[in-house]
Amino acid sequence: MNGAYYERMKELLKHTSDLPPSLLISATYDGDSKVAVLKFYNPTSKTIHLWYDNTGHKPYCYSKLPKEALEDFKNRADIIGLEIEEKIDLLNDTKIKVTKIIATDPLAIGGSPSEKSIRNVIEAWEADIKYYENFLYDNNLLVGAYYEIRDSKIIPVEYEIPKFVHESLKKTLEESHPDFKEHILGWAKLLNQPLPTLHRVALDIEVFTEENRIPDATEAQQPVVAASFVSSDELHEVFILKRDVKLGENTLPKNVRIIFFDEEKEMISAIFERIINYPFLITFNGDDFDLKYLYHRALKLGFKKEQIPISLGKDVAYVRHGVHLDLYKVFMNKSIQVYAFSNKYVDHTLNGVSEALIGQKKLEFEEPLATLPLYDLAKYCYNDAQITYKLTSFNDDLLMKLLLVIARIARMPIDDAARVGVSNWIRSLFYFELRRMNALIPRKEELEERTGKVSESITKGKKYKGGLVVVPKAGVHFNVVVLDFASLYPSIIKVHNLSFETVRCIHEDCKSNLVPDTEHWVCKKRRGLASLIIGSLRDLRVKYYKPLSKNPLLTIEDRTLYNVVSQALKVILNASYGVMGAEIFPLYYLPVADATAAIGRYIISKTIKKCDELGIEVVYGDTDSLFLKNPTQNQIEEISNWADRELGIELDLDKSYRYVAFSQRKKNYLGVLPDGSVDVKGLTGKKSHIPTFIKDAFYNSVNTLSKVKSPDEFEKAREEIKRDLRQRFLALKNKEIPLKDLAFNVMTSKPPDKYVKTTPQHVRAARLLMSRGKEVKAGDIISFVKTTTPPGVKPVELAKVDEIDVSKYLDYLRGTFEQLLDALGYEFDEILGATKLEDFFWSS
DNA sequence: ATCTGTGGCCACCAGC
DNA sequence: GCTGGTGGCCAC
Repeated sequence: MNGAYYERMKELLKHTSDLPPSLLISATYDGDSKVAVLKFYNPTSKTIHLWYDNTGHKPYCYSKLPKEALEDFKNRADIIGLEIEEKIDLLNDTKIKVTKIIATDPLAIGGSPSEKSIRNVIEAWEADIKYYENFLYDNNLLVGAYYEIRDSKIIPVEYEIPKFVHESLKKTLEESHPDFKEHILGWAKLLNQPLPTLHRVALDIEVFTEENRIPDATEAQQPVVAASFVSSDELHEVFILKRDVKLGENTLPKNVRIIFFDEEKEMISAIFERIINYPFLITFNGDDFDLKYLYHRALKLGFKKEQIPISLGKDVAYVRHGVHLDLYKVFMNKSIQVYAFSNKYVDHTLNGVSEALIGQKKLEFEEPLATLPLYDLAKYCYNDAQITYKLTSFNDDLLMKLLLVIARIARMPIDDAARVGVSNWIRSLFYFELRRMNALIPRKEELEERTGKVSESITKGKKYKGGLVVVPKAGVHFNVVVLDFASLYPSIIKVHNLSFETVRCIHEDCKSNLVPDTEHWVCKKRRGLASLIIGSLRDLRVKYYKPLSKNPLLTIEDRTLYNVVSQALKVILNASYGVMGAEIFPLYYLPVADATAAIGRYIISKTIKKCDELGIEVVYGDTDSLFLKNPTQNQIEEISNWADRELGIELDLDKSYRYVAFSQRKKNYLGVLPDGSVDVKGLTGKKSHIPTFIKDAFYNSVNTLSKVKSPDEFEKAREEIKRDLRQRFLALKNKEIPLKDLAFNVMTSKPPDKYVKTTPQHVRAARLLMSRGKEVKAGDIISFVKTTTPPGVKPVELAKVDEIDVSKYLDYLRGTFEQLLDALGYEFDEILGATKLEDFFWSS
């Protein structure tokens, strides 16, 4: 067994060189042997080629280093040389000489006492950049090319791009400002590369536990009792350790192979052998549990480190021969959750995510895992691996493709991209460009020094003023057209040249170029880097990828690629403004965020004014959108052309509503589209923490309202709503509603003991659960009902039907419906046909 | 344990 | 009972 393993590893470790970056999939640094490993994926052979960068030294770059610190460095054994290099200093608009330190240890700066005085650490491989450059500029436009590795040689594979796709890119380039052309072209060449299918296996293990407690992965005291594999080449396998429990009955599908093991050690060897057969390993929480456990358990059983294909980092588990992707971290990522999966899941557990995305749940058994019959355990374990795999494969491998594209845009290894948040993607992208242009990376203090006064926020506790929200004109409006500015903030950053080095720049004569409503000015002499990057990505998304993703002339595969690229760009563009105002972002610079929002407010106010002049009624608007009442086609065109011409930003038709109902509340409305579908925005009835009982009642009324086509049909709708509400009331009063439909589901944003200022209801319920021995972590969703017995709330599993506080639910229902009915001019109590709610409640 | 931003609504808490 | 503050969820 071990012989085969070593042979395989040796094969995998074969040196390859001169590989193009489109195949570069990951890079890791092995702390033990002090070598960097670049990993290249070959889609043809479905293997990963490892390229050991053991040249022995890495360059690092510091500047403005205090003399003493430099001396300190010189005396260190791992410093083998110093060179002087010229770099661009963007903030001061000059070039400066910096000292480049060449060290034998790539991590030489770690832990050094002078670390704080280091201005600029080039921690990424400069080689990386060269590869990308070659790739970017050696391609021609009409014929795309991607690379494959055959017999350790790189073979370019050419393929034809449809003429209209090429034309579309040409047009995008022509329409764009000259500053952006080179970047747009470069991005298109990178992002049009086909996406390889990632050959992968999903793994899930089960560990023996006395009670259903989560075993400690570092201690690894209990045996691994099961492991399952599901892969992209149809491997369906379960390993089971024979134990003294019932066998049970095999109800697994026929294609699932079950293998029994007598010895745990033997089983773990077999697990490792499976793992190294695949370039990509997929787990759900493998960083924190499965791989960590396997590693420590293997050591405990007497494996040598070299026999374990896993290496552990801080909060990360790597597989030596390939790439490990932990889906838990991917789905935890807020950007992915919101923009890629439009908030379809809220619960971050495997069960929560899979139920929402692929409609498959974890299996439930009455018995604890320890005594579960072996075949049932196999079934349980297999199901988890299957779900994990499906999360990567559903929708034509959407998730894998998305990660690949994000990795390409962020200039990051795919596994890193899968583990970090959007601010790190953008950091990596910015640093890459800075290095490529041989510029210094600005220091945090330098940016802070320059910040100056920013505008005051509306909300207490925020750092600067944000978007403008128009007070809606209350009531029902028929034929409402919604216009919105396409990618408003990225467009502003592009058009107004906003960047950390251009806002409040050092040139005297730029100080007259003021941003409205602020004290900031913008550089007139140079194009800012942020403006350049964000601007070119914006142009590509708006003019090229978004239209292509909908083009019926393209094949499904091509459209999928363009759609994924468009989605990924959306994520990055949306966040690129936000990170400028986020302290954790290394290029954090409030004036950019402040100026962006200020110009946004200026633009929307100007447009509203223009609408007034043109006699168009604006009934509502929020940040980048305007709701116009019954405008003519001509008026729409006129205002849109005006915006394009005067503001330099496209104002597009977003949608039109048959009618929109506004209460007097901002960010709260209901709009019915021509096809009868309904947009509900901000109303309490749609919020995720509301009990099903209230949500059902609410959506039923919404549905009724969606059938209304003209003003005189509202009367009928009203009667219907009235009838339905009365029925639901009776059911509530008679305690016919199941407890779980009455449960509020609220998330704890921090551990329960961290709530000190107040004790919210869900925390109160959580503490009741904890006193019963249940563990509650940050991010858990607490289900509780409102009761008449103190303290007024109870976790749903501890409550009884007759404890329910009916009047509290009534209040909530009233609150929810008031928002809806306000807009229509109904009274909630009037709907019930009683002068007062309580009258109705007690009399029927 | 994790991290793009502000504006806004709602229910509830805690102190007066 | 009133009121400012807190926390959660949503719009953009």
